[in-house]
Amino acid sequence: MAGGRVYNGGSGGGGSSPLSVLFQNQKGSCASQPLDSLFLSGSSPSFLGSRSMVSFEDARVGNGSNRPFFGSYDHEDNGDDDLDDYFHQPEKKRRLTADQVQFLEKSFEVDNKLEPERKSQLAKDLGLQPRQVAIWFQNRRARWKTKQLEKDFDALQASYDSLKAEYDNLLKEKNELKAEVVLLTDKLLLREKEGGSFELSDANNLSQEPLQKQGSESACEVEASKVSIVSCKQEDISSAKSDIFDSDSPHYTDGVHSSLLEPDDSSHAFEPDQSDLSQDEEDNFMSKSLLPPFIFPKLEDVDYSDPSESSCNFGFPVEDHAFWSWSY
DNA sequence: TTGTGTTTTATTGCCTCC
DNA sequence: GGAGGCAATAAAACACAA
Repeated sequence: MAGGRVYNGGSGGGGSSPLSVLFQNQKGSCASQPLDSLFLSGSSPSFLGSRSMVSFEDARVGNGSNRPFFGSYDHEDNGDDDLDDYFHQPEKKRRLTADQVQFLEKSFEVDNKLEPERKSQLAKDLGLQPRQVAIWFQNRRARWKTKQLEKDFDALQASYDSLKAEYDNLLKEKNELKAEVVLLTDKLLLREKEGGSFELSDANNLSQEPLQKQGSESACEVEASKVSIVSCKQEDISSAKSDIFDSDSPHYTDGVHSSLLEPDDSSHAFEPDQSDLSQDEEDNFMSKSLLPPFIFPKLEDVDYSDPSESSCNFGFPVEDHAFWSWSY
């Protein structure tokens, strides 16, 4: 016996029926069905007693020579000698019979906690020591917890996989859009060189005056236009934005916006950014870029929760799509 | 039959609650 | 301080392939 711990070996509970004890804490109203059938399958539980180490003597006394006491745990040859040897062998672990386990399982389903009265009654009904019943419940709770942890793990794994796939898709989309930006910017610069520069003040006239019609200007004038664009203040952007969105032509405001193609650190939750643009390349690109910052919000600024705003919209209302239909 | 991995029963020590 | 729960672990019982 364990040192220090005194186990309740008493038989407990007097005349209450097994079911009344079993279901004293029952929450459902119809849960007695399985146990009823279990009990009613015979005049008395055929698994009374056990070969468990602790209850061995008790069971022998309590059941006399009642062979069914051994349940399904049969010896091939149960001669008297064997039986005698069996009873005199040193105490060993005995597995509970299938019926005993089934009964305990049903009881566990009703309530996985064991009150003293219920424990005593179960022990009495099963021919086990109350301690054995307590141990069985203890181990059963441990198994249940393990199973529960496995379930939780599987659920979390599935959730992770889903989020990972979503993240990968967004990353791919982001890179595709980056490539598109590069392409469009190249076209823009080419067009700028061909068609000359313009300043923000010209933007309002852009729709009426296509760039092609602007006369060719020197390269130095092109650079000058960039400077004027860069120096454009943020308040100009907001006012220009409304104008721009009324126009189907591209407009330039604060062309240098580091957030445009900057790798988003917050998007590294799963793995490093696989962007093919290095930071230097991107900075270089951005220094040349004349694109307004509100066109390219950071990825984390885009609210994907709204189905009406796909990542392709960059968080802009759908009605602003016309802005993207640049024609060259 | 035997070696090995898994499951089940039981012990031990620590912790919490009343 | 005792009772009981839990985690860790031991050890017997069991399953199964070679």
